[in-house]
Amino acid sequence: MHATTTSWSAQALEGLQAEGLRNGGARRAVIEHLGTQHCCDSAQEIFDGIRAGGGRVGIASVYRALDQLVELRLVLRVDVGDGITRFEPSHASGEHHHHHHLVCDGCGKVEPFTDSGLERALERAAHRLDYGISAHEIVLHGVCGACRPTAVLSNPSGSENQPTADPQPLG
Amino acid sequence: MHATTTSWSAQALEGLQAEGLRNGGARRAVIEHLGTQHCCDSAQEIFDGIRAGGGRVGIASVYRALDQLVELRLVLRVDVGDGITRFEPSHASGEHHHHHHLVCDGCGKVEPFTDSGLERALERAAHRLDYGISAHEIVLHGVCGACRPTAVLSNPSGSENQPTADPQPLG
DNA sequence: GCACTATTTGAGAATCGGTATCATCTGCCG
DNA sequence: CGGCAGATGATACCGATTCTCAAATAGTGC
Repeated sequence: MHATTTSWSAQALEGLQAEGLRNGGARRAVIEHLGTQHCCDSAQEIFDGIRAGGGRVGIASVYRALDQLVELRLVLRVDVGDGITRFEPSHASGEHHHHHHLVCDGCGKVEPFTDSGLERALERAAHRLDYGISAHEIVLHGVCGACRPTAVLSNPSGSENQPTADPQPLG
Repeated sequence: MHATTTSWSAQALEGLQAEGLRNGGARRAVIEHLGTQHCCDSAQEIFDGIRAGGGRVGIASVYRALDQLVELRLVLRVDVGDGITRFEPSHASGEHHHHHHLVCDGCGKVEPFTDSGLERALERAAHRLDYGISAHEIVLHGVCGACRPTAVLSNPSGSENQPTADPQPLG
């Protein structure tokens, strides 16, 4: 069921070839790294990951490759508001991998989640606006299970804090 | 009339006093500036705005004030993914000023929008997740009316990713 | 009103993510 | 194999944000 990662890398490499781009080492390394990711990664993380695996790439090449991949819609740019841009494979041919992000304000962890109702509402909203909507991004901020117990309890209006200690797998 | 802006500033100043913070000029200037805003402003814009009005503040004080206001939930941090953090008054006592953002990928303009259906879906989603959701942010990317006609039509391979292919002139 | 002290402030240095530059290297074509 | 356009990596650079620290100031007690 999960041969999808391999398939994304292959698809991405194909996409690059279709663009007449050469098969250089840095770009390939970036794609290979992204292919193993479940959610999103910062450029620095990708850079470190490649280096850790023995690859010898420059940070500039990582950014370049990511830019191109975003341009070709093979990669999605994700910004959760911590000042670091993240990237994740965009399984472009279908929407079945589409998801949004949950950010823990305690530890900064980013997790994916999906919600079809939200997706529908989003599409309806996009229709309603006279704007050529091409992309959307939803970021929920909260406190993850691990950070909950020790989290600051400053919740004056106090209506939304579900004390559930078990971490939700969320796909 | 629109006494709401005044009220936010007053509320913010009150909140600071309640925290035992002093009433310094820089912080007050930031609050006063924010009180006149409709949508979100970058720290630099706030800084420039204050200076343009004759205020003599340091950029560091602007950032400091914003941090504190965010901490006290009097100001919302908004990040639309262009690498610049924006801030806007958080009319905390009610949700009636709550809105999200529309970003033009052509010119970078940021506009607010609201959608109650979206809001409902969001709330339902928040309930579904075992996460202490405390905030959410939705950013729609698109092309504004002004940028539409001259927009680049670079969609080389697959053009099946457009939910709405028909260009809608912005009203 | 005045002195006192902790907070606040502003200028500039430092940091950090991201971009631009440029000489070198390398797929890929013939 | 030779050549060249595209690709790469080190590094300089830039702009946003944070840090540092001495000077200014708000609030307090007298």
